[in-house]
Amino acid sequence: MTPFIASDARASILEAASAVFAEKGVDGVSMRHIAKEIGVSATALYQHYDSKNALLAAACKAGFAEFGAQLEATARAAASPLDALRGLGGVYVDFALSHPMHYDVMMIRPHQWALGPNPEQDPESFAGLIHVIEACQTAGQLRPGDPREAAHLLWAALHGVVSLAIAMPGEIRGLEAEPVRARANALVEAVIASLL
Amino acid sequence: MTPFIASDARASILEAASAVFAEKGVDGVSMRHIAKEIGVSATALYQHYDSKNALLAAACKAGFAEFGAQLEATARAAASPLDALRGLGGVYVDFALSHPMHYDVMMIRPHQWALGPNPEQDPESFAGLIHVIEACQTAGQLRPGDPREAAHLLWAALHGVVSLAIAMPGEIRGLEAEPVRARANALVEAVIASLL
DNA sequence: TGACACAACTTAACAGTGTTAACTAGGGTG
DNA sequence: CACCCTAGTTAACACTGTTAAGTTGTGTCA
Repeated sequence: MTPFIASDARASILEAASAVFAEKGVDGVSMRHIAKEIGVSATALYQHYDSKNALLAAACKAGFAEFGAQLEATARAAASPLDALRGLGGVYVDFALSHPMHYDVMMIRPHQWALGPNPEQDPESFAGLIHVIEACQTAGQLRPGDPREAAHLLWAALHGVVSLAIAMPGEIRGLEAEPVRARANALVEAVIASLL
Repeated sequence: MTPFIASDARASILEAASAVFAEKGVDGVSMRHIAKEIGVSATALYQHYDSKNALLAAACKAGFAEFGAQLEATARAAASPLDALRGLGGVYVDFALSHPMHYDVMMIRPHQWALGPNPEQDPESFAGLIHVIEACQTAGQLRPGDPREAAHLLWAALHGVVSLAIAMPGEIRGLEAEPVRARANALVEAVIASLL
């Protein structure tokens, strides 16, 4: 039987899945829905992905790849390590606001689908962040100390701002880019100041 | 027919629901499961709660009530407004770590169940935080400025630390109270310093 | 006391979910 | 040609939230 799914089956399934859940949210993704989008029966997807979890894990992985590339490019383009650090914050916020659903799966509730601690999902992004911090320290732009701890503080600050913006209801919420970015900046500067 | 559910039906259902999902996580809560816990058919629950969402919303509300009470008590007992602010941070972390599942429903993904922006879930906790910040400002312990913005920064910082601890898989995660509290402290102090 | 209403609860059912099992069509290779 | 493998199919299972209709006990009022 000629395959209905295009040459690279896994990729086109993943694409359809991403499209569906970027539109309807993570909870709106059902195997049958994705399958219908491609024009195929639901069980066909299991030929290419072991489970819905595996499919979402793949979406995470792809998201992290794009995210990591953006981070790396920004870090590389920065004039100084400290500027790189600030740049990473900006990229973080931009990515989260422009891919809120991916951010949801990747960062807000990954445990719902991960089969347990998954090193592939401990993004190299984190390692990259640590590198930049170490560079700041050796350049004397940040005081010496455990870079992992500093990275955690920065990540937590950014994650807090962004995930409140994405996940919270009511007046507290706000998905408009500008104020979120401003808050993230303020927090990052506060953390940097505490690490000078 | 004599009611199987105790005198205060709503309360005992809520209690059973909280017990189930404190143990199995939010995603492990099913109406049938809760009902079996009480010894009743699943549809009986609908006599007392319109939907599963309504039930979880009630759990949120109860959680916020307890949370708010703890916050208020701590604020009241503090020697100075700034100490109160630090105390709130401690209570926030303690609550989240000792009720991670409630924190999940209340803070990490409330939108999954909220019927839309729900003023009842914009906790007075937030208003309380703003009050404390205003007190700091009028006492000269914090520089003047929009207290809402300051509150948002503090909240985001705490939420970031705590939700990473609760939700993230892998080595980054850590639910042991001590390092989480240390990180939260560090972040709170950094934010306070930026608002001095 | 009898009739009625109401509350609490029941079972049966619907539409939807992820997932498995068994089956079918078609192409590539021995 | 026989074979197997790949990609797809339908049917089914066990679950989910939720609705509809029926049952049963209790309290109230004439």
